[in-house]
Amino acid sequence: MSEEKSLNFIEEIIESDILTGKYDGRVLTRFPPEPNGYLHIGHAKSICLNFGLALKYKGATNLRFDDTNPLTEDTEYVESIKNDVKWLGFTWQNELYTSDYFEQLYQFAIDLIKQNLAYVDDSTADEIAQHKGTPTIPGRETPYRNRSVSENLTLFEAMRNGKFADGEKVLRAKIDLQSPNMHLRDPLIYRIKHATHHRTGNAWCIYPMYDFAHGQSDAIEKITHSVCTLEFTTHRPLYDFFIQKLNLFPSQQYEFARLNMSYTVMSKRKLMQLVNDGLVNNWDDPRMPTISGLRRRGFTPASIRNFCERIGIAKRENMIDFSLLEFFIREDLNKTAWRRMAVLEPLKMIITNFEEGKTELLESENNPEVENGDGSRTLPFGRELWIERDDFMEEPPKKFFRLGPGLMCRLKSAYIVRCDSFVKDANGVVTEIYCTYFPESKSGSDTSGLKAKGTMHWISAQHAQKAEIRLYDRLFTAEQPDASDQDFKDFINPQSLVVIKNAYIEPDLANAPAQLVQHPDRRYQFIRKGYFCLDKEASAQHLIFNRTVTLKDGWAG
RNA sequence: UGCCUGAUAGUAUAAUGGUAGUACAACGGUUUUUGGUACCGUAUGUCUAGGUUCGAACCCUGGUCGGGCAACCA
Repeated sequence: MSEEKSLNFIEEIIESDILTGKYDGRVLTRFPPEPNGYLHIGHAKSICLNFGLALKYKGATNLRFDDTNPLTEDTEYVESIKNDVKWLGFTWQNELYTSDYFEQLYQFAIDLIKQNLAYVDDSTADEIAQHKGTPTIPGRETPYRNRSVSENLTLFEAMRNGKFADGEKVLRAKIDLQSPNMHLRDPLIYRIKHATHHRTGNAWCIYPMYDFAHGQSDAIEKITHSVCTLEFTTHRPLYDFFIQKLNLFPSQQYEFARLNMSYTVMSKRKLMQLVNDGLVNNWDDPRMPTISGLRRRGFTPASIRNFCERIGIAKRENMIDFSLLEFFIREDLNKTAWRRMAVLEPLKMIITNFEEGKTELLESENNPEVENGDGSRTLPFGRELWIERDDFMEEPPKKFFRLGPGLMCRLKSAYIVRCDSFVKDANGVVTEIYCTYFPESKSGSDTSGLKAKGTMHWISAQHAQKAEIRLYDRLFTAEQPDASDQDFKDFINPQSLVVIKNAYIEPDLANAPAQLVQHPDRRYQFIRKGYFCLDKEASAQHLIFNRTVTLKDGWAG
């Protein structure tokens, strides 16, 4: 019952605001993605923060699509984003679009012009950049800075009415070309783009810049706490300027450090390159750090939420170990996944003292972590089994707990066996091993007095089903693939996807597609091999399982 | 040479003037019909130099180092 709560710095601010009655104690946040790509785990951090804050302080969160650039945005992305947010378990109060505010933003611009705080500039992009100076060199005025209010009004209206070509003119805020903050050196606020917008179609040919839309959108919605990442810190004075000059609701922005994770990249631009260059199969390739990729890989919403909770919120640059995400998915799946057996690299075992043609049916629990095992399934056992090739060693080292000549091992939920001999082919590859089983060592009623150090998984050769198994691993071999001058794509892990076409799985797994219909969250632990889920491409005729994550391996041999 | 911002174990994150704690990772052990799980234990940390104070991770000053800022992107 300890009420020990440690707050992150944004929660501290909110609690203080609630205490002092700022915004009447109201908390309204927003999640503002641009629909120009798929959401990734970094966005999940922001989603969990924004929606989590609202949940914690009995407020609400708007989902607002920041769609001010018609060239890059698409409804495909809108749909995927909504799907991902829902899947993570969050509900927004309003689904909104910055494009809903285009008319209002246009009027804001006119307001600014009338206050002599904005002007139409005919300079080229190059000229404007030239005149802007550098962080250490002050900017200079362009020849158009002192146009009259009425001329600016006329020109801006002409811009809207399509009288000019792309790039011919822009609208700029008139602030301070000498400012040490580059964003205050007369930033562009409207540009001409004769382009079709995913929502407004051809209604507009001028579009507001992000910096002229974001702060005002927050204000229009009366967002109380506008949370974003660190790189926007220097934009804040600009947003505050517009809010003040336009006399809008004073939304306040707070910045936190974005998520970085080892062995992956976290920018939409780079992720898009991977997709476009065919280095992964799509945005939802299970190797991608996208929400849709993680979902297809088998991650659960809870595991991602717990991860986001644990990494915390702060302002310092960070690099989270990929292993932390793995920890949370293992923690979740350990409690829920059904145990099954699958042999990835098969080796034939023949139990010489087991009656030929006989099938014995054994019981095995679905999940030992759950009381009463979460039910059980039946396992057929016979004279010929498939075992994992690396569970046998011709010359095993001292601490090898599995099979080798003369060694004993338990077959999970079955019997203890002893390896008596083995045969090799012409290339020296072991093709079969011969074992003796001990009938009195049957699982659950063992009276043999024998003890086996290890336990192996196995599958009756006669009853084995086939499946394709896709083994996924980290996408990059470098901890920070985008940290050096070298192309990040050079660091792609060639082993990030290993496909096993003909793995053997236990017969019950043939029901996996049907089970998934009844239990959409069904996951499997292939004993000793890791956590797996049925891939979306799988069918009853062609089973495909994706490896979400391996089991932790304390042996590391 | 400007402005903004930050610095606590390997990685993150607490401690808000009073015993530097937690998680992951690492290592060791116990249990185990998964070399999984569970449980127990070990090691590793306040960037630096001063100052204020009975007492500083915390407050002040200087330094060092990191990140960001000059797209008609968001």
